[in-house]
Amino acid sequence: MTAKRKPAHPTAEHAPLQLEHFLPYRLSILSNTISQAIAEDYQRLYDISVTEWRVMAVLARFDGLSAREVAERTAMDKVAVSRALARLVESGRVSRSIHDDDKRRSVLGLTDAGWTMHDDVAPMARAREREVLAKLDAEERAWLERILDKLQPAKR
Amino acid sequence: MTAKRKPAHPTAEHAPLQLEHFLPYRLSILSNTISQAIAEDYQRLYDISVTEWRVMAVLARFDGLSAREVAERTAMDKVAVSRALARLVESGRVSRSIHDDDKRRSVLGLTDAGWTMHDDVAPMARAREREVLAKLDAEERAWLERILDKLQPAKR
DNA sequence: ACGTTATAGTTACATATGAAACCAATAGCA
DNA sequence: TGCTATTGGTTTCATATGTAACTATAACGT
Repeated sequence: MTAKRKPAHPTAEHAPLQLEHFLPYRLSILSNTISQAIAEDYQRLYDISVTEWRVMAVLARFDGLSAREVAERTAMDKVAVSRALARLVESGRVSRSIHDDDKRRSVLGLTDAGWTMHDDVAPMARAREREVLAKLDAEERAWLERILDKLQPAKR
Repeated sequence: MTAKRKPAHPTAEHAPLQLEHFLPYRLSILSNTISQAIAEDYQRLYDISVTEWRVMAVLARFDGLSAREVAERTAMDKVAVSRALARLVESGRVSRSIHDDDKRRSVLGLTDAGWTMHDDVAPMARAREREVLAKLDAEERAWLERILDKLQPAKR
C-alpha cells in the first residue's frame, strides 16, 4: 500500500517509557549496586553467597529459629533457605539440630566459627551502608526512612 | 573446660545486623516486589522476561542502538542482552541488521509487532508505578525523586 | 485409634545467569 | 601494508534459582 518507506509507528504516538525516570527500574539498579558492593566484601574474604549471609545475619539476631522462620525473616523462599543452610552447616558456620517436640523442625544457630565470621562481616556491611547514606543529609535520610516504611509491603 | 552449658558468644558482644532496618536489604525486597508485580502483567499476556522487556523499552526510546549500547542503557551485561535479543528477534519483536560502516555492530529496533506489544505493555507498567507511588503524598514523592538522584551511581 | 489434611524440609528438573573463552571485524601503529 | 591490540557479539560451561514433586512428621476430625 504505502509506496514510500516511513516509520510505521512515529515516536510521538508511542510514549515510550523513560527507564531512567521509571521508579521500578531505578530501584532495581540501586539495590543491585549496593548489595553487590557489600557482597564483594565478604565473598572475597569468605566463600559465601548473599543468601547465605542473610541467613547468618538472621540467625545472629534470632537464635534457634526453624528454617521456615528463617525464610520468613529473610523474605527468601524455603528452597533457597534449605540450600543455603546445607552449605552453611557443611562449612561449619551453622549448627542444626532437631526440635524436641516437633521432629520436622530444625533448630538453627550460629556456631563459634559462624559467630567469628559474623563479627567480622557485620561491621563491614554497616560501613558500606554508611557510605551510601553519607551521600544524603540528615533530612533526606529521615525522609528515606519514612518513605521506605510507607512503601514496604506490609509484613507480619 | 567449661562445666556448664552457656552461650559461647553472648549476644551483647555481637551487635547483629537488624535486617529490617538495613538499607540494602530493604531496598532489595522493595525492588523485587515491585518489579515482580509489573513482570506478572506482561508475562501473563506475552511470554517475555524482565530482561527482554527492558531491552524493548530501551529500543522504543532509542531506535537503532547497538547491542552494547542497549547493555549500557539497561545496566545489563552484554551476555544477558545478547540472549534477550536472540529471543526477541526470533519472536519477531525486534529487528536486527548490520551496521553499514562497522560490520561487528548490530542495528536494533522494534518491529511492528514489537511496537504493538510495547504500546500495550507500557501503560500497564506506568499504571503499576502509579499504584506504588500512590502510597506516598506529593511531598514524599518529591523527596524520593531527589534521594534517588543523589544515590544513583553516577552514570554516563 | 485411624484416615485425611497440613506443615517442615529436601530433591529433581528445567531455566536463568555470569565469567571466561571464543570468533570476527576494526583500530592503532611500526 | 602487515602485525598487534581492542571491540562487538556469541557460545560454552559451571552455578544459581524457582516450581513442582516428594518424604516425614504432626494436627485434626471422627
